[in-house]
Amino acid sequence: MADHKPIQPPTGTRDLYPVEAARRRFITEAWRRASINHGFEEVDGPTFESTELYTKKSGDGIVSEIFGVFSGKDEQGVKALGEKLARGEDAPAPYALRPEFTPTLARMYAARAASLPKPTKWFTAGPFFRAERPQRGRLREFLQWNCDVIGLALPEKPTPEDIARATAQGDAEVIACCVGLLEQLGLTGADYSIAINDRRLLASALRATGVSEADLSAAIALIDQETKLDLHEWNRRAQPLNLSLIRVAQATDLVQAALQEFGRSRRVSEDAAAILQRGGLDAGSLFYLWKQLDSAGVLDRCHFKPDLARGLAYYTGMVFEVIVDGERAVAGGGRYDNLIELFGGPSTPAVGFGMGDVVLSLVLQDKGLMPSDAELMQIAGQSPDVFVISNGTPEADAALPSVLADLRRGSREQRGRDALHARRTSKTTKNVGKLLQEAEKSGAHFVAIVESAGEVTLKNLRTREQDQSKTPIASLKAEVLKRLGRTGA
RNA sequence: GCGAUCGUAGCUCAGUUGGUUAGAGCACCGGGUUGUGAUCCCGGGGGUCACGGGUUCGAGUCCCGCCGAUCGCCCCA
Repeated sequence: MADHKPIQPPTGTRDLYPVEAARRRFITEAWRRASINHGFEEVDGPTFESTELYTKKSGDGIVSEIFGVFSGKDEQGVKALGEKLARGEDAPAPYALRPEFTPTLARMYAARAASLPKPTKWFTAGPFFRAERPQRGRLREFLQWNCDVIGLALPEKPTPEDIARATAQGDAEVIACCVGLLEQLGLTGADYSIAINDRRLLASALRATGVSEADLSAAIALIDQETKLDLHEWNRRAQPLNLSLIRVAQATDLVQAALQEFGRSRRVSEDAAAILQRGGLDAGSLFYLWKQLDSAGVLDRCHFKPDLARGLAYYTGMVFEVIVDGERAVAGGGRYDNLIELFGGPSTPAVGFGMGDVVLSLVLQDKGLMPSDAELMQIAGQSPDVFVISNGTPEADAALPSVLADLRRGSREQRGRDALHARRTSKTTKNVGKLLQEAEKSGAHFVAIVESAGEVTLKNLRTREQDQSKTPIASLKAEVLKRLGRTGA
């Protein structure tokens, strides 16, 4: 304490004390479970990569927020690297903390593409870094969960319909996985909705309403900014592109109506299909997707949002976002069919999404879905199985350490699954009431009161039932394992 | 990079128009009734009032700077 200035954690980072660490684990465990249940395999990569890996992709937004590994606490330094890179200057840092996973994923996939199954389904969850100004739902270090389906399972000579169906299936799989996570955490259709659009549809609607091929991407970017710019400024930019939201909306209204009809009746009338064809709209992929979402049982959580574009330039087809009232998007993703190739792999279609822990935590807290502290410690596996206390006699005091050691010991045959989480007090008091209180507070399932060199009394703290008879120390561990239901594991 | 609000104990906060050694509750630690958890009683550790200057006889309080936090803008992989 000689130093007057304590070293504070860097801006936008978090110190996680036990309950907070348990809260984070609750989320990462849910992510793992959801993605594993949906058939994704876990992968991971380095937390820093060659700066070049990110500059290659040319997305200005992300590059300007790259964290140089030596930026430290210096606010000017934090963004200096990203700004240099965005101006096209050389990177002063050869490595960058990863701001997203997709480039790593693409690199990893490309390196083994030939031997990987089609499709390959990978997920990852870990820390990512962006040199942003922290605010609600955004930090500089956060966890992100990514699920991606890379490649399509196709017959030897696929018809366009085969491709459309396989594509929609991949799209639906990632959305279903995302829904699976949300539902497992207790969120329902009353809490969130999945907004879906398709870049191909958007592009065809723009073409149909008079936007030239050259202006397409600018128009899509502008649509994404619709709610961010004031009307006047938006119109000023839209005019030269020949972009009219009203005309786009009129064009997509047909799709809207047809998808709604599908939602109600599970079929599309001939008329609707014909109208779409005549309108020159590329809406077919959405109908395949709707069908797949319906089969996956998640269609009622989804809605068509014709003006959803998402900021990223690299999306080529379906795009989606998980929307919760009053918060930023909980998750977002889409199809990026050109990206793997851009990173040096074979031409491979892919679709995926990312979900951050920061907004998700806020949503769970808002909705009262974050478990209590005690429950979190239990979920995180940090509640003791047994709390061992001495009855205060010298004989019991002497026996206690070996009782503890025995409970904690795990066997090779059981791969340690028979090891128990056993604790004792660090206090000096011999007051049994106080020690029981401490055991209770620790969340322990059982308490074992050492009575002598050979016997203990067992008490279940959850039911508050105490054994009438004593248990020999020699059979204590087996007895506890049995009562925990962990025999024969 | 820009704007707004805010920094008193681990947490939630009191602290009068500037006025003795800066307080409470909770939490934490110890003790009491000599083996069963609430409640209770007693005691304890903790804060150079974020940090640095300035004004003043005197600053937690007023002024400036700085750091940090929160919420927005920009941006969103």
